[in-house]
Amino acid sequence: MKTLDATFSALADPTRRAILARLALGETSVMELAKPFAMSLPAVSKHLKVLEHAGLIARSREAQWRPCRIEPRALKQVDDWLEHYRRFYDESFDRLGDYLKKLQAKEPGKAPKGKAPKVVSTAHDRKK
Amino acid sequence: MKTLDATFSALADPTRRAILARLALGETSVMELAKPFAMSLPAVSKHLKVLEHAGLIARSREAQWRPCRIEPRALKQVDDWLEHYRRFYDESFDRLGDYLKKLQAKEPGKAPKGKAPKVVSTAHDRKK
DNA sequence: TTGGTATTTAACCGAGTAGTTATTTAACTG
DNA sequence: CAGTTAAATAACTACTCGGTTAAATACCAA
Repeated sequence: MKTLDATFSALADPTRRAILARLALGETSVMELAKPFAMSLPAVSKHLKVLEHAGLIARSREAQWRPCRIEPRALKQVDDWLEHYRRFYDESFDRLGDYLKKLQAKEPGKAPKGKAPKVVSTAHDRKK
Repeated sequence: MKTLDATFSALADPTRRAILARLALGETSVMELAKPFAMSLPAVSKHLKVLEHAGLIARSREAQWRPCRIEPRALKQVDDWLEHYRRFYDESFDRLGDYLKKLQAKEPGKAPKGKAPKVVSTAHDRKK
């Protein structure tokens, strides 16, 4: 997918991730975003353009300011991509104990007694 | 963090993501990994080096083959980073209905009756 | 040792990236 | 209007990246 290229590429730069971290606290202007960095304003402006192009932020207009805010779409896409690999690092995957606990939690009184079938994935549990 | 730079940068290339997708099916050789791509073997070898440097894969030795496999560490780091932004795109955040459902699921019979306090984050629920 | 297979390294090229300074656009303000 | 502030664009430079081909390395097998 084309957008994933742009998104991962945008996230590869520490300045841009720092900008996102700041925006997680709330919408703000370019000046404000630039303050923590030892670089020119045009440089920050470029970073913002990269983030915007990747769908990670959106910009509006307010007098001479261009407040930026986080745009969730691209982040969601990254999370969806990660979904396919979660079983490799998430401890709650492929472990019978956790699986049974989850079953019990969701359907009290329905926990299986015998041997459970091999659990391939339980990732979708997260979403609701 | 230095490693996040390398990891996001590595993931920004579609060839490298395709390689990871193949490795999700199981350990395999460089030849095998290179087959689907219309590029030279050295090019694939370079991609593998990038993935290895980013901590996304690990390589072993078996006769003249160098089988590659997924290394979960870096993927986990990406997931941990995403954690801070999940509330922006995950529907199960900041919504009373889902929160109550979760509470009910985890502690049957303990669901609150009155107005619930503002839910700031429920992300940690995922991990167990 | 000679040869075959798998993989990496070296040297190079064209395109893209992250930064700079200087200039320009856009909007408010007196 | 002129002046000020916020931000984007232009033009440039140094460096990185993804690919190439040709050569080198590592291991097995006869």
